[in-house]
Amino acid sequence: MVRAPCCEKMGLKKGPWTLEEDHILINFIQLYGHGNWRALPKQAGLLRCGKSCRLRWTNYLRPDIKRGNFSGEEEETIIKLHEMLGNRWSAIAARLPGRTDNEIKNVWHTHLKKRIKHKHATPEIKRNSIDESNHNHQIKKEQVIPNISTLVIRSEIMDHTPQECSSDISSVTTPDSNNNNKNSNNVACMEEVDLELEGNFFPEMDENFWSDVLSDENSNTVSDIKAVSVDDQQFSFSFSPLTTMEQVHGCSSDVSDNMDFWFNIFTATGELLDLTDL
DNA sequence: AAGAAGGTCAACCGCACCCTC
DNA sequence: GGAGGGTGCGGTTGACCTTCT
Repeated sequence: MVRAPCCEKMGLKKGPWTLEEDHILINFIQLYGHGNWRALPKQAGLLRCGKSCRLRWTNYLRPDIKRGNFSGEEEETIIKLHEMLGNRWSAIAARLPGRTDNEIKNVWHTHLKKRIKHKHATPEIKRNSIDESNHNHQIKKEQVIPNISTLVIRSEIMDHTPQECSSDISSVTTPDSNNNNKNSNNVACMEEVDLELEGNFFPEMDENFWSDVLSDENSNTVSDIKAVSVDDQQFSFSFSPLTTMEQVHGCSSDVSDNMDFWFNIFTATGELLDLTDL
């Protein structure tokens, strides 16, 4: 079935909103709320479709909208969040109070994308050179994870031996490696992985944050978060299903992807990690 | 001064997801 | 289980503005 376009109905106005229409919409929502967008324009006496009303309200008329130019801090936040979340504008907007997904999307396409492109073309950025070379498999724990004291990966079933999984990440230890070896010949059968980090560097994150970041379908990092817990000293999560060990931490055999994974995690702490200083 | 080119941003479109019946 | 409605999301458009030539 193909649904008819919502504005196909004759007589519905399109295009820029007038001041009068804005006032009608604001007054109506202040009085009655916006329980049903589809019914709202008729009830309010607007010749607009519900979608148009919702967009106008959420993007411009809401009282908590912050107008004006983006600050440098906001722009940096967008860049970092975009690196983590991709084009998930609504998720990015959720972390920028007063800004809308549409506004952020526009800023990205008109300013930030170009800035990033220009920045990445600059040779002195170490992260880029690492990503591009993809040969440095000797990244040290202190370089990628400055404050981490212990990183433990436990896996119940895996399709690689723990030695294989950790061999390219010098910071990973696998205390249960003996137990895991029993399934080392079982291809693509990993059911669950627990990843536990110890350290005092997750001060501002909650469960929702990790769900958003780690369940990103486009990241190829992890999928289907099963459990997340965060406290002052420790962060842990588990997820499944996974077909290969590589997906656990963004290609254990690929240093550049590991960099991306850790970069994503540490840029989320509120104290944005500048990899150029590593 | 005028036209072209590029930039900006509000708004629309279509798809996907969720919920209800 | 699936049809249909409501809503949210991301991509795209196009009108307007600014800068360039």
